[in-house]
Amino acid sequence: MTTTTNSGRARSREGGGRRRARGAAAPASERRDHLVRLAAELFAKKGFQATTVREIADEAGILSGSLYHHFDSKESIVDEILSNFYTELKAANRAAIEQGGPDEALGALVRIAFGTLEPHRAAITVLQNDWNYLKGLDRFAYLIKAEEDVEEMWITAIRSGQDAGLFRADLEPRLTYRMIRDTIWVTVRWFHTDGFDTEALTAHYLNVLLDGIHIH
Amino acid sequence: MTTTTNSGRARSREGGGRRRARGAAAPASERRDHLVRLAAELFAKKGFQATTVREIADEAGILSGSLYHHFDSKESIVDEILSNFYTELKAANRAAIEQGGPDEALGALVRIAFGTLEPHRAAITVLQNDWNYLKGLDRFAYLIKAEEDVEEMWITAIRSGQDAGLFRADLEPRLTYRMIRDTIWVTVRWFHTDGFDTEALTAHYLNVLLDGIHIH
Amino acid sequence: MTTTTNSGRARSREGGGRRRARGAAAPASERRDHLVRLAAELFAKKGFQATTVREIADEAGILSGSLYHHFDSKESIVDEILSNFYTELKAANRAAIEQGGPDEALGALVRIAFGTLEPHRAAITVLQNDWNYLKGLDRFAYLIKAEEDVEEMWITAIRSGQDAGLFRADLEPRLTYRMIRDTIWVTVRWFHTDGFDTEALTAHYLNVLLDGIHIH
Amino acid sequence: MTTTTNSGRARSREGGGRRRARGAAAPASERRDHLVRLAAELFAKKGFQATTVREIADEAGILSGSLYHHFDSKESIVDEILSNFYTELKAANRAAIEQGGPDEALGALVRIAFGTLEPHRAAITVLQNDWNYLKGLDRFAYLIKAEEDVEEMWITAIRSGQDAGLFRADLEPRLTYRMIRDTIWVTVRWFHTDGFDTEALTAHYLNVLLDGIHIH
DNA sequence: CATGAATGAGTTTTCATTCAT
DNA sequence: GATGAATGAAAACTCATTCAT
Repeated sequence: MTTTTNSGRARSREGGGRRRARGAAAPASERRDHLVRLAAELFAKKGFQATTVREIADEAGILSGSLYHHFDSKESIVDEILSNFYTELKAANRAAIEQGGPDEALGALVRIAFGTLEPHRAAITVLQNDWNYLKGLDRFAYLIKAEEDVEEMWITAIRSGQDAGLFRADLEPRLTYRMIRDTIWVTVRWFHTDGFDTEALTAHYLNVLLDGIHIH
Repeated sequence: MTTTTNSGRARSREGGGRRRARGAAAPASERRDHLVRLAAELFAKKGFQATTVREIADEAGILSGSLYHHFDSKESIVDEILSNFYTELKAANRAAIEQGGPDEALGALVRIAFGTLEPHRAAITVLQNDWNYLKGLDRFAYLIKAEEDVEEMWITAIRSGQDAGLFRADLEPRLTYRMIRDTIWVTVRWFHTDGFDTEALTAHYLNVLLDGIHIH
Repeated sequence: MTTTTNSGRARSREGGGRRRARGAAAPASERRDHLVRLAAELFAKKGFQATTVREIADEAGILSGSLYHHFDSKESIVDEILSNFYTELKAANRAAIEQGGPDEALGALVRIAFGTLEPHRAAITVLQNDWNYLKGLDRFAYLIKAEEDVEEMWITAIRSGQDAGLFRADLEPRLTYRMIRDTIWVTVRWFHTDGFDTEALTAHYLNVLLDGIHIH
Repeated sequence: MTTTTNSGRARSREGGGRRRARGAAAPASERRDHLVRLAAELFAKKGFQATTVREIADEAGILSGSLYHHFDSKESIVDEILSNFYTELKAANRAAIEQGGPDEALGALVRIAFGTLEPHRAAITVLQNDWNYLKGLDRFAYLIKAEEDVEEMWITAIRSGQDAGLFRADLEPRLTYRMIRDTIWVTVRWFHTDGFDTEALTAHYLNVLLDGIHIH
C-alpha cells in the first residue's frame, strides 16, 4: 500500500535494460531536486504536455539532453512531483485524523488541504490540468490508488461526525468530500495570483462550508 | 457584447490564406456539427493537445486531411465548442437574473450552471483541463471577456442578496462566485461517470452551499 | 499458428490510441511496398540499427517524417520484411515436403532455402546480422515461433530419410538441420558479391552435404 | 604479418588527443582485462552497437565516464577482443598445418575452429553479428587482412588434399573453406545454449563434412 | 581511479497542415 | 468532399565522450 515513486522503472527497450532497478525511489541528489523544482514551476505554468524538456533544460542552464543524466524521461520528472505530493499528503492526513473529535478532524483535513496549496502548488495544478492526460499512462495508475486512500480518510472523518450527531445526516460522504476537495484545490488556479492569502482563504471556506451562505 | 465565434480568423500564416475571411460565422452544416461533436468527445476524454486531428478524422471515418474541408484548423474546432457554450450560458444567465429576488436569482444561476454540465460536458471539461494552454493563444482572448461578463452577473446577484440582508455580509462576492462556480464545474470530472444524477447533485450542492454542513 | 505481420500494433501511448487496429496486416500500397524494398536494401547493407530513418527517406526522396505516414516505426518496416520472408518460406516448405520420398523432400527443402537467398537476401541478411538485437524486442517474439515451425518440417523430413534407411541413422536431426540451414544462409554474406551463381552454389552444397568431401 | 592490436590508434578526433600514442600495445592490467571480459559478454549478448558504455560500466559497478580511464573508446574495447582472437587463431592454425598429411591438417583446422568457439565465443559472435558494421570503420581494416591470412592457410591445406588425391577434385577450395568456416562458427549462436558439447559437435560436423549425409 | 555533471550531435518520432488528383 | 502523399518544424530521447573535482 506504500505509494512508492515510480521513477526509474518502465524502460522502453524491453530487452536487457536494468538501470536503477534496485531500491525504488530515484537516487536523490541536490542537483536533481533542483531540476525537479524548476520543472514543477514550468509544468504548473504551462502544463505538462506544453512544457518541453528544452524549456526545462534552458531554465537550468543546461542542454536538453543533459536532463537525461538525471531522469529517465519527462514523465519520470512529473512522477516525482506527484508522488512526493501524495506521500506527504497521506502522511499529514493520517496524523490529523488520529486526534480530536470529528469537528477537529474535519477542520484539520481542510487545513491540511489548504496547507498543501502553496508548497505543492505545482503538483496540484498539474493534477488539475493534466491528470486527464496522465491518467491514461500506465505509469501513473498508482496515483489513482493514492487518491482513493485519501478519499477513505475523509469519508471516515465525515461519517464519524454524522454518527456523533454533529454533521447533517443527509450528506453523502463521498460527494461531500469531493465537493470540498475540489473546491479547495481548484483555487490553486487563482488564489495565488490574485493576492488572497492562505489564512483568509481557509477561514472563508471553512466558514461557508460549515455554516452556509444563508444567515441563520 | 455579442460573442461571435472566432472560427476562421487569426490564421497563423497570415500571408496568402483567404479562406472564409471577415468574421462571418462558420458555415454550419450537419456534417460539420457532427464532426464538432465527435471532436468534443475526444477533447473531453483525452484533452485538446493530446487529441490528434487524425483521431478525430478516424472517429469520423475519414482521413485527417479531409477535416480541413470543414475547419480551418484544430483550434477552430475547439473554438466552436467553447464559444457555443459561452453564448448559451450568458443568454441563460441574463434571463435568470432578471426575475425574482436574490435568493431565486442565485438559485437560478446555480441551477443553470449545473444544467450546463451535461449538454456542455465537453466544453466545461476542456475549460477545466486545457484552459491553461488555450488562454495563451490570441484567438481565445475573447473567452476571457466572456468569463468576466458571467462573473459580473453573479457578483451582482450576490451583492443584491447581501444588500437585502439575506446573505451574510462577510462574504467576498468574487471569491464566493469562484468558489461556487469551480465547485460545480469541477464535478464534470466525475459526476457523470460515477452514477450521480444532475437533480440530486444540484439539490445536494445547493443545500450545503446555502445552509452549511453544520446542524443549526 | 498464422504468422501474421505485426505491423501496426503495439503503439506506445497506451492510453486511447486505436489507429489501424482492425484487420491485422498493414494497408498494402504500391508506395509502401516500394519503401519497404528501399529500406530492406539499406538494412541489408548497413544493418538495422546502423540504418537511420533519414537514410531510408533520403533514398526515397522524401523527408524522414514522411515515412511515418506509411509506417508506425522503423521496427514495423523490418517487421514487414521479416514476416514476409517467413510467410513465404513456410508456404513453400509445406508444399515441398508433401511430395516424393525423403531424398526428394530434403533436396526440395535445400533448394527452397537456396532459392530464398536472392529474393529475400535482405531478410536473411538482417536475420543473420541483427537477429541478436531484434530478438530482444517483444514485437519479434513471433519470429521465434515461425522458425520453430520451419525447423519441425526439416526434422520430419530428415527422420523420414533415416527411417527409410536412406540417411545415416547417427545424424542428430535438429543439429543436422541447423548445420544445413546456417551453412546455406550464411552464404548470403558473400555468394552474391563474389560472383557465384545460385545454381552452381546449390549444386556444390548439395554435393558436399550429401556425399561428403572424401572420395568414396 | 604481426597482427598488432589496434587499441589506441586512429582516434576519431585526431586533433588534440595524444593519449598512449605510437601503436604501443595497450597497457594490460587485471582490472582492464576484467572490463574487457565483461564488455565481451555484453557485446555477444546484445550486439556491439546495442550495448552502451553505461551498461558495461554498470556491469563493472562503476560509472560510464570511468571506463575512459582504461580505454580510449568503446571501439578500442571490441578491438582488443577481436585482435586477441585472430592472434590466437592464426598462431594455432600455423602450428597445425605444419604437421601430418592433408587429412590431419584439415582435421586439425576444423578442430581448432571448433576449439575457439568456447574461449572466443564473444569474439566470434561479434564477428558474426556486428562485422557488417565494424568493417566500415577504418580502424578494423586490419581484420580483413587477418581473415585473408587464415583463408590462405585453409586453401593451402585443401589443395594439398586434392593434389594428393584424397579430396574430391571438383571442390572449389575457397568456397569449401567458407562453407566449412561459416558452418562451424555460425553454431556459436546455439551450440552453447542448447546443451550440445563441443566434442560431440565437432565429431558430428567432421563426420558429415567428410563423409556426407548419404549412406555409402 | 573514480565521480558527477555536462556536451553535442545525432536519433526516432509526432503531428498540424497543405495540396494535387 | 475526399484521398493519399507529403512537408516542416519541433518534439523526446540516446549516448559516446569529456573533464573538473
